[in-house]
Amino acid sequence: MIFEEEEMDDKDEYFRQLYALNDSSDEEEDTNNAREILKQSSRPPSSSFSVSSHSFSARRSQPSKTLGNISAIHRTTSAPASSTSVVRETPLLTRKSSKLRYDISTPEMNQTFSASTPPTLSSIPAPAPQRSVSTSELDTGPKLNMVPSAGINAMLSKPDERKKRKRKETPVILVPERERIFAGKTIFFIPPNDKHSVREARITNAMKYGATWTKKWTPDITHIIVDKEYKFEQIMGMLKPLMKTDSIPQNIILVNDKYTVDCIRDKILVDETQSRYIIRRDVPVTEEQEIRQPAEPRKALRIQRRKSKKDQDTPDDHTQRSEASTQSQHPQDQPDSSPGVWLPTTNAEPPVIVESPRERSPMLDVALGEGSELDTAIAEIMRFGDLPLDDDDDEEERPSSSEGNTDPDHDGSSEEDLRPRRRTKKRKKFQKQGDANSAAYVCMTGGTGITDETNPNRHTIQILEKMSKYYGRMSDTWRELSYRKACGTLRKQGVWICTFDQAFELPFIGERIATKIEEIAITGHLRRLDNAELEPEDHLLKLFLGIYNVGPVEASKFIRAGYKTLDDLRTKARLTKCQQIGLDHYDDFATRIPRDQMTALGEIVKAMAKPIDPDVNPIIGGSYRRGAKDSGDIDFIFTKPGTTHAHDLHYFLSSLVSRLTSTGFLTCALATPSHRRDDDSGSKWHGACVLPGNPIWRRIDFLLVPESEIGAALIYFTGDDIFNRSMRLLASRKNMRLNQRGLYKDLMRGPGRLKLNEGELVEGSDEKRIFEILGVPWKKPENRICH
DNA sequence: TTCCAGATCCA
DNA sequence: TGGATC
DNA sequence: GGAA
Ligand SMILES: O=c1ccn([C@H]2C[C@H](O)[C@@H](COP(=O)(O)OP(=O)(O)OP(=O)(O)O)O2)c(=O)[nH]1
Ligand SMILES: [Mg+2]
Repeated sequence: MIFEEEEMDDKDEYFRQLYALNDSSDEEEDTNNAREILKQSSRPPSSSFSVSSHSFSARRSQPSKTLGNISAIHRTTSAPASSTSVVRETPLLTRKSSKLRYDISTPEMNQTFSASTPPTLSSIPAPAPQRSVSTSELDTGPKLNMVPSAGINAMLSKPDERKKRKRKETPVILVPERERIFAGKTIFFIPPNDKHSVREARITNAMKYGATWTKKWTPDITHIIVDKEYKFEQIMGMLKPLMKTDSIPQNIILVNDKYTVDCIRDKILVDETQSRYIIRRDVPVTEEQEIRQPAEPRKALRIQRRKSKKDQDTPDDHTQRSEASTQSQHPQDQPDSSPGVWLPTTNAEPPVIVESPRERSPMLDVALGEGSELDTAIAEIMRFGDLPLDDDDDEEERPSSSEGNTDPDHDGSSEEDLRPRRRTKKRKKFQKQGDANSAAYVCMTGGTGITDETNPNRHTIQILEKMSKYYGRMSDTWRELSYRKACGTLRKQGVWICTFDQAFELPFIGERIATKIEEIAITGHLRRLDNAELEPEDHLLKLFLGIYNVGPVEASKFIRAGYKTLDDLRTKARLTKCQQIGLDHYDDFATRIPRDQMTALGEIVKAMAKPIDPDVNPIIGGSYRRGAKDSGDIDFIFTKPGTTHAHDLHYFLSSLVSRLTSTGFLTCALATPSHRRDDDSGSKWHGACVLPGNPIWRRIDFLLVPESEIGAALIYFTGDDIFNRSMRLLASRKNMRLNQRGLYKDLMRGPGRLKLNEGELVEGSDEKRIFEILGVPWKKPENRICH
């Protein structure tokens, strides 16, 4: 136990250092999916790049998102997200600390579209104070052997007569008591003076809302608010002498200046763990930087590696370029530009050693290959040393890994450390696979809806979910899927997964995600995500993707068109009918439906259905059937004994819809059954409805199901989607096919597993029998929550 | 290395 | 046919 | 990104 803690401390320290010097170097790779799509894109490159044409075994197309050009999204236009009318609330946060002493506060997921304060002026205090003597306490701190300019003394403004007077003239007037969100909070501002007019406003504002402002380092400090131009390293350099410890006590909230702005705007203490409040760590290349170290070897290495990889990627890049150029003749869309956004950061980022330089040096030595006297602790650190790098080198795809990359020994050795573990695991997961199936199918083990608060992995899950959604936004289908699956297995765990090995053993968690889980456990957040969500266009993507019927492709078009707000779309963009409705009810559709309202909606529909045809049986499916506390929409199945075709229920549907519409319950139709000749498939109705007395529009789905297909339909409409896909994949492994109408056998698949044969229907009407035939133990709907 | 569920509806 | 959605 |  003790040992564990020590180890954790090491890792903690390791991560701190890593953060300090590695920081934002994360680069984003082109998305997997995008590449796959591009590769298989049959469209010949418009601009003669013969390279890209070489043999790609024609793949079955995927949820194909032929995203125009990813690089366009990545390219930073540095257009600040302007304020929008949409502001999602940031809920009150509850802060708890784990036994690990790391903050694992777990705020609700939320998006915040906000106008960031645009104080353009930034005054970094002048290096030389007129008077070095200042407050006793500050003075007594251990001297930093850093350039004095970084010292806090330099910042303490000598009270200026005029200013003093001025401040007196404007005494702080407190807001009404119950609005004092900062009541009881003691805030230490950096720089610790109010010389700057913007900061002064910020400070007085905070005080209006109940804050206590301290210029000295006192034990009762609850918040440190840092001007945005200060980097983490600088701050640590300033604070260490004051704190007399190497790290900031975890009960102190360290955030940038956006924090107070948002708090005051939202009249609430916002979740301080959001990435927008994190103090940036890349160190600007300014003169005042101290002891420049020789280029940190690992870093240099990474850059090299990256370059080599990029070279290898060229085919892809070409493809991408040509793809891009087909869309728009912008020559500046060189594929290089996207990595280029990142590389300079890495390059420019000086390998500053902020935390006490003395302690750092051994590590440097080691990194340099000079076996200095390393104690085991450092050795331990080194063991993990390359992991995260390995982690963010990512850059999936094929070519690099295989052959002897130019990568020097360093990298090789580090991977050496990793490999044994991986082998172990692979064997493990492998070995069971003997005949049929393993834990590889979530449908076998089922999922749990430990709808936490109590789940020990709550925080980790939240972050991984964000990762998944981020990749979703990037149209990286498969990573999105992987992270979702990982969340599913994590959710089932009864214990706090905090180490690599622990995580690595679990299904759907591999090397990369295990590493990230450990990072989250230790540091409380993920650099990858912090950086990713910082991309300016990510906010816009998030915003536009929130519109019903707007997906990644449309959203990027909007962005490329230069739209910044929903109002831009309203006035300028060309939208489909559904999108228009989605836009008009952006907030409505984003609002979840509490279970009791679901029930109420259900009653209304059932009551209306009965007089039309008492034999029709309405069933609420979707997340409601899985027992969810709230749902994103309401899903109905209508079935009737004796029916064999969805068509048999059309009369019912049209009657139902027209009646519900005339009562005002249904407010619009978004998609209606298409009775395509010959095929009687047309079976679903999508629209919106309202609960009487409640203005919020709700999404509503109807599915017409003949009795003969009710089993399969129930499985389908009960979900969740991950569960469904798992079942279907399992079926396909058994040469069967599962869809919303039934389970089919003797399916033949051709090259690329193309469906040659419809297969023979085995079962469609009995939900449980379908499970049986597939060899899946029955799962109650509540246990089909796998995401 | 290859695959990752399978289908409906609309423009 | 591609895009979005279930 | 994970499994086979
Ligand atoms: O990609 C998908 C999406 C959904 N479904 C099935 C499972 C799901 O349960 C059902 C209803 O879809 P919906 O989008 O309503 O999901 P939900 O499970 O009901 O969740 P929510 O609470 O968001 O409505 O359709 C799939 O098979 N594949
Ligand atoms: Mg639903």
